[in-house]
Amino acid sequence: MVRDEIKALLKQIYPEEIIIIDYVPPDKKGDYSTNLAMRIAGKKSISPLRIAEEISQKINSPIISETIIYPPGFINFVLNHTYVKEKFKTIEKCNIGKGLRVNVEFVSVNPTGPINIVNGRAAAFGDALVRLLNYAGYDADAEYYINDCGRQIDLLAESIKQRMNQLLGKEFSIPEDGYHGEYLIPLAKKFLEAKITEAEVVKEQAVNYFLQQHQEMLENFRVKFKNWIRESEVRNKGYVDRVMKIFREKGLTFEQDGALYLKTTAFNDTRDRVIITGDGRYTYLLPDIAYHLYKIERNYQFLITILGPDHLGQVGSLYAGLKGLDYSENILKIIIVQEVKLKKDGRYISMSKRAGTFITLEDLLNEIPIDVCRFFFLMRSSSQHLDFDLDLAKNVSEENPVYYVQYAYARIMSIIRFAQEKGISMIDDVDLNLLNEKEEMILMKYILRFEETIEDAVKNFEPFMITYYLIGLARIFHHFYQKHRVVGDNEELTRARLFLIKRTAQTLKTGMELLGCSCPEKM
RNA sequence: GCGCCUGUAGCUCAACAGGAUAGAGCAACGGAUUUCUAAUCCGUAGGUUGGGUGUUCGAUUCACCCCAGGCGCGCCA
Repeated sequence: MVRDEIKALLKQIYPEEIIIIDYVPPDKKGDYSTNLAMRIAGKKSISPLRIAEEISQKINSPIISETIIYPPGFINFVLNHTYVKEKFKTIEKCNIGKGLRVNVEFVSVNPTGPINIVNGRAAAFGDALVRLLNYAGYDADAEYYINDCGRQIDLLAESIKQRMNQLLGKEFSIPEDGYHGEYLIPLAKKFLEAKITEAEVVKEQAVNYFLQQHQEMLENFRVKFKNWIRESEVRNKGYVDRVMKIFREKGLTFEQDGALYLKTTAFNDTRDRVIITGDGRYTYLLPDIAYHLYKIERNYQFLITILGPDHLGQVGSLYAGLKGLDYSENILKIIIVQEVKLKKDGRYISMSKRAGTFITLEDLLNEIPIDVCRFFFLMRSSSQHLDFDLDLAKNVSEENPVYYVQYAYARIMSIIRFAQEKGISMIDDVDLNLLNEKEEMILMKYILRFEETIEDAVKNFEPFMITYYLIGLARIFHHFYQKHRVVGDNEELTRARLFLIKRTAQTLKTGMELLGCSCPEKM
């Protein structure tokens, strides 16, 4: 990649220094720049401009045609056009993953109700992250965890039972911390018809019912999971007991008020946590820690766990638990995907699952196309609270950037069709030296940045960087299109430009695929 | 009360390990099409980056203190 080559160039001259390469703002001359001179100047208290002068004289490389010094000490590099064209002809892929096995767990909605919008955001985010990691050379698997044990499942079964009573015209009362949503009524009806009443069977069937619903929903949303892991599986394989034993032997547990605590404060948690309740059942924590151990023992070298904002309290204790098992906290990255505030008719809609007032992912997808939905979700950093304006998303055909990107692709496809109708053969062996217009150079150089953007997005765990890149690429293409005609009288030039826009289209499409968005051939 | 996230143009958001005159889209106003898709392009206007102090050659970015909003702080998950 271009950026790496420039970095290597400077590293050769200054092996001790950390080299930072940035892009040059559009109004300045140059393509890449470094602040190296200012960094050195800061240490030695010499004028940065003088050091910049010194550095720029030491640089002698065929890839750079000019270096320019800007006050207070930036050194900008102008890429050699011949070099850009050579690079452009071959596709160079970012491979920072080197086959590292990564487990990305996300969504993991409890099988007690529908998938809501925050889960939907996490789904789009996690899925894009997995695609991104695999593109960048990692061996990443998407994993979904099914909490099919524990108290919430008991509450679910009880809530369904009460709904069955209701349907039978009997008295009923749903437990206060049970599930009050009306979505349980059709399920209760189903059970009545099938004459299912036994609690264990209700539990099992209800879990399967929601699980299947989630699987279908996620598939519709183009989110793929490789692994579906049940909590019961983790328990049955003895992981929970094993972790328990380790913690006991290491003296990390203590009893208090009849409950068993884990000393997570020994590993920087804010307080110690209950792992076994007074009535002898596990809280979520121990199975969760055991589950993470189970991931590691399935030979994953790095774990990414994506959680919703309501699970913030778990972060510290989960890291603490892994440290308690003598794993470095570097093996796990917990990403909190922040909440989605849904706006309709200018007002925010509040969502509560227990109360049964929430908008599901399904509701959302009934209103807006998947492409728009995914792009919208992925346009923000995961740490940002997301404002989702339904009215805007619905009538956005003109103001939604996803169409802007898709339109650029469709436009290119149209040109290619036009060229084919004219009988112009598409070949890859073109003479790029014919491309010397400013807009052509900008386009080529921007496309070369794609792999660098991938690298940045992966390192930051932030697919949103891709969305901005794609909007930028679409813009640059539209500019080019406005100024220059692709299919013209000069056949050689036409071929060269066709090659250029074909690469543009490929890049757009690859990027959109990473986000799970489509690129229609026509619009 | 403690912890986490957030505060940038009228609105939604960028600014890539502290960098250059803080950028886009939408909304507003004015323009561009005899030729490959006008879902496009060009231009105008819009800012004390919530407020303050500090560190620095340089702060939207880092530290501290306020102000405002959201979320989390359970023997629920």
